[in-house]
Parts: sequence; C-alpha cells; structure tokens
Amino acid sequence: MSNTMKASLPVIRRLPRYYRYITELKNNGTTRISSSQLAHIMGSTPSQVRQDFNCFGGFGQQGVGYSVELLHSEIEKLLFPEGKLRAVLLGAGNLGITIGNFVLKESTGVDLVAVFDSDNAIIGNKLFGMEIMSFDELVSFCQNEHVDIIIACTTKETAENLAPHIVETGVKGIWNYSHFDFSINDESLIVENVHLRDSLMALSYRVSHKECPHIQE
Amino acid sequence: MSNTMKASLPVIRRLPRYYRYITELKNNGTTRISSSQLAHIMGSTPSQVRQDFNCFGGFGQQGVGYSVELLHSEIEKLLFPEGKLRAVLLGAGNLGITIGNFVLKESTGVDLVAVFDSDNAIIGNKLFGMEIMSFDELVSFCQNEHVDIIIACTTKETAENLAPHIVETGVKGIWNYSHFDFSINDESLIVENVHLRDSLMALSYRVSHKECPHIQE
DNA sequence: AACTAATTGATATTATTTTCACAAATTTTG
DNA sequence: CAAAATTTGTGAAAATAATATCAATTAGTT
Repeated sequence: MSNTMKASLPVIRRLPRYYRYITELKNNGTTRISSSQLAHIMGSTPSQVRQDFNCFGGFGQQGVGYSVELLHSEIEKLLFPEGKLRAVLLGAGNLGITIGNFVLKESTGVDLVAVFDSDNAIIGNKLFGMEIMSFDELVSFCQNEHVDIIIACTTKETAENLAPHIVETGVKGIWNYSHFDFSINDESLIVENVHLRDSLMALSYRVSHKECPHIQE
Repeated sequence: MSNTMKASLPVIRRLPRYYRYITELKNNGTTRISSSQLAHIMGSTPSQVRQDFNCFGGFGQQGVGYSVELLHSEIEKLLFPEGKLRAVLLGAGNLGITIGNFVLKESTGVDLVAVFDSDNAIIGNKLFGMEIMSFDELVSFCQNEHVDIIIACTTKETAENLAPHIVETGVKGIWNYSHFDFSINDESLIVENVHLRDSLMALSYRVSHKECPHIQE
C-alpha cells in the first residue's frame, strides 16, 4: 500500500506544525479529523495534507478521515523514532542559557546532557545543575557519552574554531544559533540553522516592500 | 534594462545571507567578486546568484562581475529602505530579554523603543534602560510612537489574547517567537515565525532518518 | 440492502523554483 | 588592434512543490 518516497524538506518542515496542532486536538478530546479540517487549521490545502501524510504511507482511512490518536503517535514516531536525543550546549552566555532553558523545559524529544564554554571564569560553575565544562573536553565527552546533537550558541569566531573538531565528536546534527555557517551539510552531519539576524532582516524586507515590490519596467 | 519582477520568498530569504557574506568581503578589503565566487561562498550556484540579483535589476557588469561596495549598499537599501525600523518587545521573560539584547546589540536596521509585559510584579521595572509597560498601553503607544514591528516573546496564551488588538496597533509586522500562530498573514501584516521547537523537531527528524528515509516499496 | 454523502490515496496538472545555455559586454593578451 | 578569456543578463529547460481530479472505500440513511 504505502507509497513511501523520501520526504522532501518542505514536508519535513511541516511535520512539527502538524504535530503541534494534532497534540492540541488530542488534548481537546477530538478523536477524528479530516484533511480539510486540518488544512483549515494549518492554513494549507486538503490536498497538501493528504500528500504530506502519504509520504509516510498515509495514516487515514478512505471515507472516514484520520484518527487524531494515530496521527499523533505516528508523527511522534517520525520525529523521534529512537526516543530522546542527547544534546550538549556550546556557549553558556545569554543566548545559551535561554536556549538551554528552552530545551530543558519546553522541548519534547531532546535531553540536555552537558554544557560547555570557553570562558575560564565560568567553567566549573553550575548551570542547569551541571558543571560547565571546557571545550577541551568536548570531543572526548561526546565520544564517550553518545551525544546526538550539538547546540551551538557561541560567537561566530568560537564556532569557526570549533568546526574542525565537530566531525571528531561523532554527533549527527548541529542546531546552530551562531553566525558561523557550518559548511559540512552532508548526510553525515545535518545542520539546522537558526539565524535570528537573517530572519529579522527578511521581515524587514517584507515589511518595507509590502506594496510596490518593484516597478515593472 | 532592469527585469524587476517581484522577488519570491526564497529569494528574499537569501538576501540576508548575501548581505552577511558581502559585508565580510567588504571588511576584508575585497572590491570585486564574480557570481561563481559568491556562489561558492554561499553554497549555491552562479546561476542562482545572478538570477537573484536580477530580481532587483542586476547589480553587476557583464565581463567584469560585481562591485562588493555596490552590492553591499544596494542590498542594504533593499533590506532597510526606510532607515531603521522601530520595534517593541512583548514579554520581558528569559526569551524576551535575550531577544531584546540581541536586537539592541547585534541587529542592524532595527531599534527597540519599548518593552511590555503582563506581569504586574515587573511592570515599571527598568529593562534596557526602559520602563516595562503594561499591555494595556500597547495599542496607544504603537499608534502614537510610529511602531513598525512587534517582537512577540510571550506565552502562547498571552499572544492569543493580544492577537485581536494587534491590528489596532497599526504595526506592519510581527517577529513571532510565541507558540501561537498569528493567522493574519496577509499584505497588511506580515508575520515572520521563529518556531524554535519546530526547528529542533525538524532537526530531530533529519538526524534520525539520515540513511533509510523510508523503505521504497 | 441499496443509495447518498463524505473522505482518502493516488495520479495528473499546474505553479514555482532552480538550473542550463548562450548572446552581449568587458577585460586581457599576443 | 584583433583574438581569447571572462562574466553578466536573460530566456528556455528541468526539477521540484503545490494543487486539482477522480476512483475506491466507508459510514450513515431510508
């Protein structure tokens, strides 16, 4: 039955939103939903909803719709098939602390297991109940403790310096908040960039060019 | 000469990255660059670079390439055509403080002019040298002080409650960190979502399905 | 038990985005 | 100064993504 081609990046990026809304529906006590209802909530089209789910074999039943319970558990399995991922935080500054807090309190599926920084003044201090470690210990820690992802909240320069060692750590992905673009974006190491400045600039462009994008010649 | 069709969203989202790298080149003292060199830095193709710039009329010279100086100033004009945007921060919690700091210290083109929160315990306190105001004052402040964008760092619930009043404020855009999806995403009000949880989940999916996306039937 | 309405899964079509190909313009070289 | 080497701008082609269509399936109704 299952069609099951590889899901494209646009589809993957919609999965968390499906999960978000379906979790809400589940908590509401809704048990069944149609592609059109879901499309309405998502601001997309019924076709897209069905097409998206069919990338993974299709979770619905013709004539009936989708079971919210089933959708929820299937998408959860897609997002976190191997249980929780183990993450380490690089950079215990303002941003690092905020993101670390977020991961600890508001994220599903990811455990924060260590914090690293370059500043000798704070190494050894406790953060989130963990001792802040030196970057010197990063590679061996990751190798020994089975770390899945690195959360990079450092400066551009620090990220740049660390980059050559990242491959040695054996991690599978980087959640990157630094202004440095980790170029190793192949199958062996996936980089998810959260470039706040870029996002703000894109908003600025769109806000400034709402009407009158450019004069047609 | 200028082709000048409306720039598509993918093009707009690449603009800040161009700006980032071109600023670096400019600071390096590089004066000229070709589309292939720039493509190499950006991890894209020469064609795409040229096509992108041609959305805005094309900044290059045949046989020569692009002037780094000119590219920099032209893209800057595209991103911030009306000078700095005026922004207000909603939510003075952990995330709000971090993002506010970021805007004050690391962003180009955006000024933070006020901070709002719902918590009576902190209203009146100073943050970034500004008195934290109550949400009750939001609409009138925005109307009187010509605010361009709202930075939403509140809870989902607070964002949901505020949503109906956002149109009244007259702002042109929302930089949204809340888990609430502002649905009014039309020409009159542009929403740029920074859904950290979604981004982390997308990373989780990609990390977990690196090899073996799904078995081809 | 047959008929109607609803709804998915799958295929086809359309739209969008990226890449290719080449003429036009410029610089460099012999 | 002509020829060769670059390199952009632009229109065409290819690839990708979104939407529409419709047969197949199910639930409900009379």
